Amino acid sequence: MSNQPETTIHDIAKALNISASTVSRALNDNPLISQATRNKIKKAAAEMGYRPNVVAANFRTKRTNTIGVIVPLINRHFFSSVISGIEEVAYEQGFAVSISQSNDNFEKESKIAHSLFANRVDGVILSIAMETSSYEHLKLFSERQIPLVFFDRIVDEIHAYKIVADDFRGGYLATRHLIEQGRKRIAMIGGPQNLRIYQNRQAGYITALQEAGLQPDDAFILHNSLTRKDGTQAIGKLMNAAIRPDAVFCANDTTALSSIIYLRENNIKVPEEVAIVGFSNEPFAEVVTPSISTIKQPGFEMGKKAAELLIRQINQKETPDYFETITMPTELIIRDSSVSK
Amino acid sequence: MSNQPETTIHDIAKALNISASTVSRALNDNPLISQATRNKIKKAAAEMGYRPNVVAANFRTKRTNTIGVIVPLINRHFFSSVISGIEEVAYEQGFAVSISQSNDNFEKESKIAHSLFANRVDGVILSIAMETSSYEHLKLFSERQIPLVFFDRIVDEIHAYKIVADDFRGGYLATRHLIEQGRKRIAMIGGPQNLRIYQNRQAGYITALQEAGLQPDDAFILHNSLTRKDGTQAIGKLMNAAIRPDAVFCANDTTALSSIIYLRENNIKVPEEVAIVGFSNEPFAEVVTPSISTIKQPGFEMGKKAAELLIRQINQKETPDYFETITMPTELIIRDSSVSK
DNA sequence: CGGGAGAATGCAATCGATTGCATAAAAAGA
DNA sequence: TCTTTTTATGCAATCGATTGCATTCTCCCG
Repeated sequence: MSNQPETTIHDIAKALNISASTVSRALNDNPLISQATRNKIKKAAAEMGYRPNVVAANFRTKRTNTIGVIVPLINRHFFSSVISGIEEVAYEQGFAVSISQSNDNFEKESKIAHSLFANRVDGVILSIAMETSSYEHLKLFSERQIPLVFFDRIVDEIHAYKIVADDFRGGYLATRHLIEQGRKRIAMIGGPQNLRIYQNRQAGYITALQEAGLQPDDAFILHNSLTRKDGTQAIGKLMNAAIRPDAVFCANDTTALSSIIYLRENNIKVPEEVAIVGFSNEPFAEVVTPSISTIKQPGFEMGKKAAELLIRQINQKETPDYFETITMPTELIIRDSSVSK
Repeated sequence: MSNQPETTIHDIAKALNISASTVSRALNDNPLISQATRNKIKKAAAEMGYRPNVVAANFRTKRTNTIGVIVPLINRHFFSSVISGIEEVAYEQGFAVSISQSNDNFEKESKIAHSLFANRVDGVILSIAMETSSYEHLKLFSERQIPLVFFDRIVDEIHAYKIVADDFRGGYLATRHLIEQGRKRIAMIGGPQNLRIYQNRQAGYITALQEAGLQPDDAFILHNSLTRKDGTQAIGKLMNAAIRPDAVFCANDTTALSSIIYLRENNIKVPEEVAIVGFSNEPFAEVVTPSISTIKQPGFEMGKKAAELLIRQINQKETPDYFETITMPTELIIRDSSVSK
């Protein structure tokens, strides 16, 4: 346990008989320092095994070059794509990325927010938890002018850039596709209506129905948290009703999957008797039997965009007075669960 | 942009006409400070909107109460389970968790390691990238006595606690199961042999064969990086050989999936003609048709264990002179891809 | 050769919280 | 009432890097 003290710029300064400020500047490639001195210092630093104490520098400069990311669940394909997009841009620009998951739990989200704030991240990108409906914990950031970018599950009440997929159009495309397949009784398994994304998916669904002259029917619209279990329950309810749907638009792929499994177990043919469309294009959607028609969201691009907007704000160091909400296109992917051969 | 200066303990001290040290101690619930003063200070702190500057404290104390986690890919079910286990324990013990993914890329892993080191995380839990075969970047931590715990993809060369699933037994169980199904020509799609986990899975496979009096055959053992594409290629190669296998043990579920899809497309019946077993129990394994028999690893428990061991080392602040490698049990899950009805 | 511009370097304060040690205040004991 | 303990609080240094300003050194030009 020879806790050898770390080499500091002062040690280097002493060794070379110069001042610490010169060392600091040289290591940061400050042009004020002559090339010769810079080289000499860097060489000495390397030889002495110098490792900059970033914490000290962060403390002094009040910057950490770190972006905090909060997502509900890191193992959802959509979220991990967004994260990859964020990382792509962030690393390029010299920022580290610290990822956390809220597990869709408000308290955890709040704890994470406090922790990121306490650690003085330069900015935060987040998609809020399903449970979240109070935004006190996010005021932390706005109070101290720490830029925030929302994506997917955004918050209307807070002034910030927002990146969303075109959920309305997604819902619309999915439903119109089912209509085009000749379906008349199209049900929907929707998500919590406090989240705008689910409102929008549903609005798209309703618009498509109306456009086709079909009457939206409340008995055909269910809401839950879109887990596997919720999905099973919902499809069960739909299929045990007096009037059965001949198609179901599910607000995520998980419930689409539940539905398919339930229908298979109950010997109801997909898509012949009931057609299914999901949302998100999770990897499993492609590989289950029948493969699931779904809506693809440009996760990677959304992540890149979010990171770009955030970093721009961090660098210009002043709050824009106008924040856009950027909508990125969604796309219908047609697979076997919705098309009778 | 009223960049109001933050409230510091000095502001509180001035306001209450006491010293900053007292404020600091009070806020940390140091029993040296009387209960009355403590209350008074906390009240003032709350009123003044005081937010501790954790960066300053970290700088001073040389602790960050943060654990770094490096995994190859966050959206693999196994890894995200491990992360959840780590988080469970870490949050309970007052540590924040900073997650990063290497994308199985050596350079990125190295960058992340440097970044975590620079930010002075108190400890690191990691599973190395497939590409990684040099461990210079990890010496950073051992040099400065920053505890490290490996899991899953471990490194023999480095002295540290290691948590692994019983890969040998997993490979053994999978293979024995196939033998019990009457298969005689059992092939294996294995992973990079620089990683011990894949060596062990293969060793289990070979042992099971030998135990049953079957001769392992090099033509039946393929190695690759276990991606979707690799899997397709491998199964193609196996099926186009003069002697076809009647079963394939895949070192992960991804290649098991590729195999199933390839076989389906080529009208080869699974499991009747070729039985398949995968590894890891990814969520999709359960839902594809046929569902994939696989080996389940206790990811959540591994994460908890890793975090416990790491935090213990962080707290006792001295390197143990003996590091165990902890092996956690794996379990065979039998599904449709390996059992003819 | 003196003066001055420009380049290179140094000085010293600073960021905010922590902590060993000194001191003051209060309580206990004589 | 005066020591001696015990309990509370304050002083001041410290962590390591950064940075505004001052100073020194070069070099060029008139």
